[in-house]
Amino acid sequence: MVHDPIVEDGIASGARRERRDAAAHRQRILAVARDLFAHAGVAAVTMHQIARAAGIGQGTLYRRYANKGDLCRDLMHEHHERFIIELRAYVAEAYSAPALTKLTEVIERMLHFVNDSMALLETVVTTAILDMDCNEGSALTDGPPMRHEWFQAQQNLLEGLLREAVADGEIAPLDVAYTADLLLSAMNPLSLHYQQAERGYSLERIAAGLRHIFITGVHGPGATNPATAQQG
Amino acid sequence: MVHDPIVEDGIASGARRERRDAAAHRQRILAVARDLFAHAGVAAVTMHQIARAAGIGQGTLYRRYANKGDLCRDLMHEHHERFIIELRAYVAEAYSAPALTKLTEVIERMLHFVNDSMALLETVVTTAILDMDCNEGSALTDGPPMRHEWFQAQQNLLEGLLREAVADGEIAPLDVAYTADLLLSAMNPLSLHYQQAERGYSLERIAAGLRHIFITGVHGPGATNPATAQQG
DNA sequence: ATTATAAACGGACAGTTGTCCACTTGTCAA
DNA sequence: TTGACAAGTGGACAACTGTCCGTTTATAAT
Repeated sequence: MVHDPIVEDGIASGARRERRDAAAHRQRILAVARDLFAHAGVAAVTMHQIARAAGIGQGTLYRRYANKGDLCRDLMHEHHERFIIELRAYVAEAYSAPALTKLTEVIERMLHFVNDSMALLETVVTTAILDMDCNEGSALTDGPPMRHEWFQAQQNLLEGLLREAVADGEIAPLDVAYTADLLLSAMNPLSLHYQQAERGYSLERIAAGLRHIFITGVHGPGATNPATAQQG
Repeated sequence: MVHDPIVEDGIASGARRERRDAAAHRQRILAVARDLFAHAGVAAVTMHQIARAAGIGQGTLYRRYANKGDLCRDLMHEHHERFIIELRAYVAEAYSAPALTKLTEVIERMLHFVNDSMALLETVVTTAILDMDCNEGSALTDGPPMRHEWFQAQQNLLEGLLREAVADGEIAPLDVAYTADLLLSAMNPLSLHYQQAERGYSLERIAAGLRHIFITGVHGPGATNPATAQQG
């Protein structure tokens, strides 16, 4: 959605409402894209194919979606929204559990979420990367949040849990924001794909590895822990 | 280097030697590319431009370099090689220091290395990503090490230090291979760029964050550490 | 020298992405 | 109803990537 002025099939908010035929096109585009993707794989389908299959011009397609990643994002919109809501619900209902327990579960779920929608998410992330080095210099100047709301939501969730863990003394004080970023980059679709496809790690192994570093800690119970005391 | 059959301007190893004019072209290509990159930024320069500026055909350029990332890799070859050698030298000469101390230093240096050659490395990584989703299904079938030797060298270094740290009881036993991967993905040029440009983290902050997670551990000295003991 | 041959060459070409713009059409207000 | 106008439309276009293939040329063997 290159810039949706209307609120999800709702009423116009001052601006003109989305034209009915346009709304129909949007649905057709999504349906057609879903089909093509399922058939040939996300990476193999081109924007031109999608436009032609949907019976519209390329310009029309691009008017709605700036690129394939944008389209994929819309395709996953509901799915992702549901995921985040469930995640928040879990955290809320498990409020009495230790923060680290909740964090473990959240990481596990995020991992599976990414894994389940790998192909679409990879496309989303890839196009985001490609955009990045075009905007190069102007990154800081032209707008606050380039990071998409999706990741922001996940970031917030992780930050909240980390903060809670620190406040409750479950872990030592740390840079909550950066650590959340670190977690997200570890669960990045591209990293995950690479680790599974090229390095042969199972999802369980990855989950265990993350758990060990971010939850258990490198100094597990029983380690001698001479760290930071440097002896020449 | 799409597949260099000869040994770095040395003698032919059974196969024919690289033709002299070809060798000259290679130098010219590298020089021209370096210039153009310095002038306009790596991302903005096209392969066509490079070919034209070097006075050769596009086919000739592509014969030597499969893509821009490949070219960038060659451009950084010596630099990177020197870096790895220095790193190995450091580790060797500090052999009596605790493994975690060495790991800290190595991480710090890798971070700076990536940071110093960001633009080129980003291109290398980006093209690697793009290749990835073309080869899709055949990832596991067609060859053992898609990961480039560069990363393999870094991976080995990190694995060695982690193994040493475990053996010496500095940290609890862990999945050494995956943890090294995790570290590398945290120091990935793209992640690093994003974290600096979009999130505004300084390199020092990133280094500190990594140190805290991977060296100090989430349970720093003084943390109560009730972890893993879940109290529903 | 001559010749065979594989390497190297370079430009045309096909496939993609994303932009542009002249044209059409739905929507709202009068 | 009508008319104005913004939203929507679609296809041509430009730019880039990477491949293909007929031609040239350096090298080594004769």
